[in-house]
Amino acid sequence: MSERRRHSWMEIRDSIRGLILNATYGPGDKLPRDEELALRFGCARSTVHRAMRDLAQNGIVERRRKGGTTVRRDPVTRATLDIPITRLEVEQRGYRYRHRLIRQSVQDTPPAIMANFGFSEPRAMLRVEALHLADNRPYIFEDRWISLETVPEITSVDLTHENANEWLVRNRPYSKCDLRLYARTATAGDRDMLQAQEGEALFVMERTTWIDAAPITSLCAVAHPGYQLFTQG
Amino acid sequence: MSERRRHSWMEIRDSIRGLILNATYGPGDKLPRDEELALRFGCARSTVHRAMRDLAQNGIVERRRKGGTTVRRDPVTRATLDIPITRLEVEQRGYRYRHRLIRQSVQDTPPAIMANFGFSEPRAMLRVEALHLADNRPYIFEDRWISLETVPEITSVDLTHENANEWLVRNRPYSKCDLRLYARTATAGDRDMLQAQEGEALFVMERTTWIDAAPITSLCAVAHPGYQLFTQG
DNA sequence: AAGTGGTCTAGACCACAGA
DNA sequence: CTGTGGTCTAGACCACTTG
Repeated sequence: MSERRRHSWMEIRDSIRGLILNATYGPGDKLPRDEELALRFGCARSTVHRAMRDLAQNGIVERRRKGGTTVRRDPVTRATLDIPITRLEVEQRGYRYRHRLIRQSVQDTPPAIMANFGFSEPRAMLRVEALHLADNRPYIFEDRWISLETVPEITSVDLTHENANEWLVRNRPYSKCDLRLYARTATAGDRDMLQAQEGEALFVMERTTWIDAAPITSLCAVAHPGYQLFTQG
Repeated sequence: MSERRRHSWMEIRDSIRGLILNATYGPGDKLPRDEELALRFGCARSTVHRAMRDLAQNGIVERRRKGGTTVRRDPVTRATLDIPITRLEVEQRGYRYRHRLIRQSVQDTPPAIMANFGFSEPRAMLRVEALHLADNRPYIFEDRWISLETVPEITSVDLTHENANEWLVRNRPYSKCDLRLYARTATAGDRDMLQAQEGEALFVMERTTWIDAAPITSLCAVAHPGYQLFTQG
């Protein structure tokens, strides 16, 4: 007897989540130590740990050394967005991709970009304005700033052929990425660039990346009217 | 001698990423087996596994049993969005939160909602239209459909006091969440509901959740003009 | 059928943050 | 200082998937 079932970390996770859902442990409550739970569930501590890591990652609990594990007071809906390289996004929709370099120059960062990076002083960066096209129709316009200190090689890349988006993604990993999404009304400039009617609603994605503490790039990408951003199941 | 350093999974991860970045392994290439890498790095296989799991989670590599580990051909920018309970979002910005139930009724799902859930036939669901306010000014308007089969208790909740958003997040976990974000031009209806000027750009979030295969809720949330969605650290 | 990643265990030590 | 989560190891077995 004493048939010892083997517990999977997902079962353990669901059990713990069950305890939270049936209000055994409410928001802000402290859960038992991993070791204690391992004893109760009859599994190894590392299995409880695996389960807890998942719960923490999904915003259900918070863990701190010495502080233990607590049920989050403020539940969140957590979603992972995959933002592909624009060329692939266009091609996957069955369109022919093209890319046009609009402008490229070294300039001092304006306040908005300084704020994105957390600079207190302007710095010289490479500014690249480019348009992505799908079947020759504007798809996304991007206004990008690239750090010359972190990415010096960028000056020797021909950005008329290889676009900055792709070059950076393929050649520069990032360890931190800030994202900001909002809607903006189309201006006269958008009308020309994106073939948007003035006053139309445009979807804007601002993205800033670092490798460790070193700034890589900050960009503002404005999509064509009707653009949608999805999560992929 | 033969001082055996102890390798952390992050070091291993960075080493493997380094191999990918310096083009030792290019897009689509197959990496050595975990066991082989463990030997090379002089660590346990589980440490390599931990590193690989991180790389896979960040979209750098893809892993398949028997198929091994390959470098992703199409790198992505992966970002995690935390969408908090609206009340907390409002309160964190220092405003007073209020909530107004606009309408509540049982209706058959329209085609758009059927598509979100993947239904082929309409079903009767609870439709709840509600407005979230910050300092008495419209913040987010939500039009929500709730499954009566998966969440029968919802009919006995007084949604004038407790809002559906919060009740569901607190009482119904979800295992799958689809998200769609886009921009929309304000209509005459929005002008009244959100105090938006007609033609202004509005940010829209559509969210559909399931617990396992069972539908929970699908909603369309339209934010007040100027709303932004961020990633957090 | 066999190869490869995924998981589980038991135990040890580490590192961070409260008291 | 001490308690708690985080990591690492070595080894075993499982489960998926491809040939």
